[in-house]
Amino acid sequence: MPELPEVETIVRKLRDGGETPALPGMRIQKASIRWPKHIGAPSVSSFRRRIRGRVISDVQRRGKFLVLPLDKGTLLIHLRMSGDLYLLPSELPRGPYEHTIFHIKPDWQLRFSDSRKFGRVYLLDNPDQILGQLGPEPLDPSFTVDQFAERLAHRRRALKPLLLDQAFIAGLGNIYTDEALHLAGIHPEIHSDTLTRSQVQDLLEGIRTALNEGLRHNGASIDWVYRGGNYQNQFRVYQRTGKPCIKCGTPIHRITLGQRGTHFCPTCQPERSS
DNA sequence: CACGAGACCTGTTCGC
DNA sequence: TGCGAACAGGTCTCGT
Repeated sequence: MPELPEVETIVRKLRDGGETPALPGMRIQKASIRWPKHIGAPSVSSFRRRIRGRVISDVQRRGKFLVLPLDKGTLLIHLRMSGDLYLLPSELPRGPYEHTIFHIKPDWQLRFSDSRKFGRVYLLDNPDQILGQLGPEPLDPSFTVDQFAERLAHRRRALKPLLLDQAFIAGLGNIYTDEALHLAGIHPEIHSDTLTRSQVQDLLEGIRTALNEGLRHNGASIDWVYRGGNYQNQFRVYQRTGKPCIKCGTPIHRITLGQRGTHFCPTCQPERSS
């Protein structure tokens, strides 16, 4: 479930609280780790030792990473394909996929559920070591069309895989990339260095529209994994293979691009302009 | 540098 | 009904 809007939704819930207490200010007593590969760094034993007693000072997001600055060090959590992160009362039984659990204060637990076990947790003195490799935040107002055009022009790749590259731009995943390209009316195989200025502008607007729509609906919940958001009911192309394009009625196509299912409207997103 | 294939894992859905 | 194949929101590594 984790692209930018889903991660941001989780961040806001944990940071601000509501049904559960807000996370900032809470102290981690210890971590239970039943799937050691969840810990990307440092070693599991060192992680266990260093996480004890840390106070969470904030909950933030960078790209698809949850960023939890502590009184000493920073916790980074990446949900990858099937991860979810939530606060539950300690007395509730542990779910089958809650492989990593942070014991908080007296009776709360921050649980990292991850059926596919692709997720990763890092405890770092310098989080920039990882976050520094990420591209710009698409929703950051200081990221301009000019800058985007510049980055696109310096690459020579099909747009779809390029937009999925977190070092190129951070936070987009398979859903929002397909939705953004449809909003922009651009074919996913168009190469980044051939876009016109107006297409670059359309693309950035498409990206921002898709992400903001996702945020407004608290993210997308597909299949069995993530519950909460509603954006899946607004999809224009994603997982709508064969169904009519909501703009022109043409059946949506599905191809594989960069090993990812890619959905688009062959009419609204022509392979070559003119 | 770009690209494809294979890994990493588990669960659900599809096709015969 | 049963069983294997295909597919899934992500990313890394290796070979060409």
